[in-house]
Amino acid sequence: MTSITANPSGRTGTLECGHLDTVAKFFRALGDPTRLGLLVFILGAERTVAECVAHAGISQPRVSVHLSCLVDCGYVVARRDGRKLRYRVEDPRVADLVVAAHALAASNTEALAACLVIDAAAPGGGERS
Amino acid sequence: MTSITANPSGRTGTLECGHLDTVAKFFRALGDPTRLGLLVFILGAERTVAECVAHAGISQPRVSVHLSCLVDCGYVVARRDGRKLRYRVEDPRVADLVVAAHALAASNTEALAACLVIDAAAPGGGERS
DNA sequence: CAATACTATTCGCCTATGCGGATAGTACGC
DNA sequence: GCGTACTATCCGCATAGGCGAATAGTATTG
Repeated sequence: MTSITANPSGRTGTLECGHLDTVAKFFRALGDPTRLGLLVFILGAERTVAECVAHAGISQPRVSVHLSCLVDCGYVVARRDGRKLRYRVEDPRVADLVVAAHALAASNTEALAACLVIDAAAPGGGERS
Repeated sequence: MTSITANPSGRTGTLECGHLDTVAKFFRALGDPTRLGLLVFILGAERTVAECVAHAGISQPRVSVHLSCLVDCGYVVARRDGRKLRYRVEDPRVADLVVAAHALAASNTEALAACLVIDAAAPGGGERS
């Protein structure tokens, strides 16, 4: 029984083996700079896809895919407003998670940069010409 | 100025654009089921590489790489004990982060499973024959 | 219902990165 | 200093998944 006990919010958390894949997938969603950037952008305020496209600087289809991913993973929710879809973060724990990760990462920036197992550059390559 | 304000621990966190890559990389480290499993394993108690190998069920060289990654990212620290190296988690915030993510992921397991942008299966393929 | 404005899907391409297997260090015990 | 136990690095391979471009929906307005 793999279980860790920590009480950041007064509860005891238990990590079962079966959930490992799911949680890893969850983390993976934020492992892409573009998606993380979008999430933070949406954390700031409710945004339409068009606004996200302008912010992210990549093609609209790509942004659409990233937003779908964030929705599926439960980070954001979509709401139709006239012709537009507006995305926003509902669960306050999302902001907490991002802030917590940022704080941890900040206290270890140098070593992180040295980690070669994971490339700091945007994953997925692309950038054809 | 991309900044989010959340006070999980009474502090205000600010995410600057320049840190996006770093934080994404940080998340990415936990985006692999094997690494996440190892981290949780080490969260339970201080472990040697050999123990981790037995736990992870993959080759020792692979485990070694994963552990280096976790060290670089600041999740765990290594300590030499005779011939062995013992890895452990020092920063309590690591457990908090993992527990928080687990809680969030748990409340959205179904949708997560439906997310096709990120494959739930172990990333990196391998599994040659 | 037709036109239009937004958003989502499909496709081929390319890189990051996980895996095993072979090999190279490294630190202790003797 | 040599052998041994532990751990880390190098290699080629295979796949996840990011990207742009083209295309296909889907609501809303008239």
